[in-house]
Amino acid sequence: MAQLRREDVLAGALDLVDAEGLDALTMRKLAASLHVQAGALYWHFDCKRALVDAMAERLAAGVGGPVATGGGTWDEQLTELAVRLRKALLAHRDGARVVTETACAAGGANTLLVGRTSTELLITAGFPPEQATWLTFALIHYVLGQTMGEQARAEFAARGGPGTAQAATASEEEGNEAYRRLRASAQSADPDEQFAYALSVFLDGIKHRLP
Amino acid sequence: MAQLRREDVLAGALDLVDAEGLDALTMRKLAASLHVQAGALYWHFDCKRALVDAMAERLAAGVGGPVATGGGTWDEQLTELAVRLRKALLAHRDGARVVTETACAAGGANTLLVGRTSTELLITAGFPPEQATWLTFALIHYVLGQTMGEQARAEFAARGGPGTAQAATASEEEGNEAYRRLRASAQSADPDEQFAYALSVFLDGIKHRLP
DNA sequence: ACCTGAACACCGTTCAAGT
DNA sequence: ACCTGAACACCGTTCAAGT
Repeated sequence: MAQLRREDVLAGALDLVDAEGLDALTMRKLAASLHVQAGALYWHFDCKRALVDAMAERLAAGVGGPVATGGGTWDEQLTELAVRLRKALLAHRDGARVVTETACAAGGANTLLVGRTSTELLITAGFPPEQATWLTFALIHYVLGQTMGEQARAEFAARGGPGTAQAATASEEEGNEAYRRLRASAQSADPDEQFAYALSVFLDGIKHRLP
Repeated sequence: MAQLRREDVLAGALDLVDAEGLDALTMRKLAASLHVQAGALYWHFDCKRALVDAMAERLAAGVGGPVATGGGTWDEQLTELAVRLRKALLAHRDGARVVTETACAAGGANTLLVGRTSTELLITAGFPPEQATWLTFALIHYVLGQTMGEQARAEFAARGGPGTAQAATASEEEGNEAYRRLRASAQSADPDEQFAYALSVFLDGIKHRLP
């Protein structure tokens, strides 16, 4: 076995998360999968957090790149950007959680680039810089939240989590049960369709607000 | 010291999170703060996850309640609902994380009620049930994401996290640095204003999509 | 019914010492 | 430069035994 490169650690971490989920990502398990002792990983990464940050950067690679392939309008390009981000998050198990944990506070070059590209599109469209960044944040947070919820449901289904707190009073529970069914049926629909719909609604709002 | 009630454990957990953040919430620390052994907590809660679920339920209490206080229009009521949710999340440190970890997959009676109320408002407004639930999800995910980002930044500032992955090439870093400044200045503005703006834009989109 | 004491099977991280 | 071995200071969870 050749010497371990930082690159190999990153790839091993992604593989482990894909195979067992983010909660199973452990420095010790990762080390074992790379046939190395746990301490060895700290030569390549300062701490676990730095490793997860690097994973987020890897996931976001390319997403913020140029969008003007077909010379579409700015709102088509913004839609394309959101769809690319979502696709990137879905490419790996728990991908949205990986990016959210890191991007909300710090954010590396690739995750920053996504926000930057969106903001530039909105400024070009005519928004003041401040509003452009606000709408960018809203858009990215929506994509992250929606996709995280989707993946969380997948994890929940895969494992079968513990019960849901406790029961409420009978009357409340009755109405909520009806809503639960409605929600479940709505979610059995194509998640991509759901995402595309809400995204287009938000973009409609942005278009109508254009100064 | 009287006997420990489930209620006391919940209150102690909320206090601990407020004082030290969600990452510091540990069954052992919580037990110590209640002057009890760690194992004792498992009499009141099946596992840590169940405790956090109960915390989320507590945070969401009342948010989904009736909104028609002033007889406003449906979109005013929906705005009020979103504002109430946000306020509830901000009432406790890491509140958005607490609710997100639990609500994305399972969801207790109170968290369900928020979605139910929103969906009913949109159905009353004229949306088909399926679209009403989709827009509800989008709205809630936006509120959760935006607030979580805000609180994550607060945590980051309070502690000073580890560095941001690694440097990119000089040209990339230059443009991103400019964006980073823009973003920072936009975020130094009032978060409530930022939230209200993006929320009204999304609601504009919803109004224009009304069948 | 409610809690203690003590254990089990893990964690992330550090660091001398090896090669 | 890169890794091992072994430790340190923690975790969540379980469970006999006490009261």
